Amino acid sequence: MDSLEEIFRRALKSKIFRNREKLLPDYVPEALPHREEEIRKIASVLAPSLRGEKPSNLFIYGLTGTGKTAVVRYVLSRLEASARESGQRVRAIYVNARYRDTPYRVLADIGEGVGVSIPFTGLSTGEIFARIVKKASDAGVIYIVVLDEIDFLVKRRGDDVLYKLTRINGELRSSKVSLIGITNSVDFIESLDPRVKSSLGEVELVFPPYNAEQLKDILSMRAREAFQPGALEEDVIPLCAALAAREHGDARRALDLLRVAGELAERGGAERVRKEHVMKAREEIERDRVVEVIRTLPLHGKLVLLAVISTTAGGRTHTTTGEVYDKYKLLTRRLSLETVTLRRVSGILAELDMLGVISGRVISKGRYGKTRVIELSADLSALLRALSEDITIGELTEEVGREALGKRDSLRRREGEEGR
DNA sequence: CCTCCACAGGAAGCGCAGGAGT
DNA sequence: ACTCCTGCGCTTCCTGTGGAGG
Repeated sequence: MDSLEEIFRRALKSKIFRNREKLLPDYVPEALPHREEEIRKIASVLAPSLRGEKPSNLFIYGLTGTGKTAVVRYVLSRLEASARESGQRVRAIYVNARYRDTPYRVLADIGEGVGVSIPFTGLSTGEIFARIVKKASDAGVIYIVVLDEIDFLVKRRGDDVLYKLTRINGELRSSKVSLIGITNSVDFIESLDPRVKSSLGEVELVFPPYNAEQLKDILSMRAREAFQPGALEEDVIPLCAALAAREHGDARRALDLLRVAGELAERGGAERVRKEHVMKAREEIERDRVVEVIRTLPLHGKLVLLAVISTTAGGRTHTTTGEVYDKYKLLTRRLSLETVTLRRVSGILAELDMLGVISGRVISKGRYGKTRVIELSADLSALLRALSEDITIGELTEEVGREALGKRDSLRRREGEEGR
């Protein structure tokens, strides 16, 4: 019987993908190659929860894309399954502090995991805390709270909440809470209040970066599930692995590359994924990132960025804070806007640096002061395109862009002529 | 060796918008 | 209608500092 479903399925059948979702960052695979040891270690730390004992707090450190989150989620889902079987009440609560970077939102998420509904905003953190304690106290559950990218929370709000959380067990009756902190910032642990540090770091675990060989294994394994057999040319996986290995062995980056390369191949109607698709994917990922970062920038952030572009136009590759500020003032005057202070611009530049749009390092020029030397670290045309999306500064961007690109091109031409 | 530049970057606080509770 | 809370973009005021020039 040829049902409609059959027709649709044939129409939907991709030559490239079998199951694209297996390459998405939040997919937790059922095997995590080269992380067997970490898995066993975490499992053994958490195992006491199955007997109703509170597991030690755990602190995990490792660069982005080293599998921290995946490993923790994997172990927790196995743990919860095993607890269900044995009738022990174990509940995992996962919070990512990068996106929930205020004590309020972190507590709100924990509250939700515990089963209290908490409004989007409006309560004091103390109030939420009290509600959580009230709800959880007699539930007789072992809660395992994962605070992923915990540094984002502490960097911006201090370790107050953490301190409270590490002491929550004193206020609970039959329930227990143990914490798993995850971070990719090395100096984070040192910045903590010693009391928090010793409590959170009862057990510590370091995830080393993957090397190119290991990345290849990971990619191959995922590719088997995600792609049609033979859809990848031989050199695709090694290339993705090599590119990602260059970026501190970031497996997430490697998987993104592979997925986007596949999407490009499919969109382009190619039979197989080739090297060129990977290279194009790399550009596209970078461009998307830049556009996204810039879209969410406040107006003066965009203007400061424009000033950086303008002052690095032409043969100059770098500029300084003072120069940028002067240029920024000129630009705001053109638009008859108020200017922000130098302090704020300095802060904006630091943010842009963190976002990877510019890169700067603080140097001292002795008698001539100390400043941040800045250069653009994202692609110029991608930046300009993203900035011109903003209505207020669109025209100005085009003007600066013409200037910057024009100078760059004429410089290239001149170099070309001299070369002859 | 000391000075002093040109900023870095911490701390406190302000006005506003958005949302909740009462 | 009113109060209270938070996040945000920002200001004000501040202390800190690497090293060229005196």
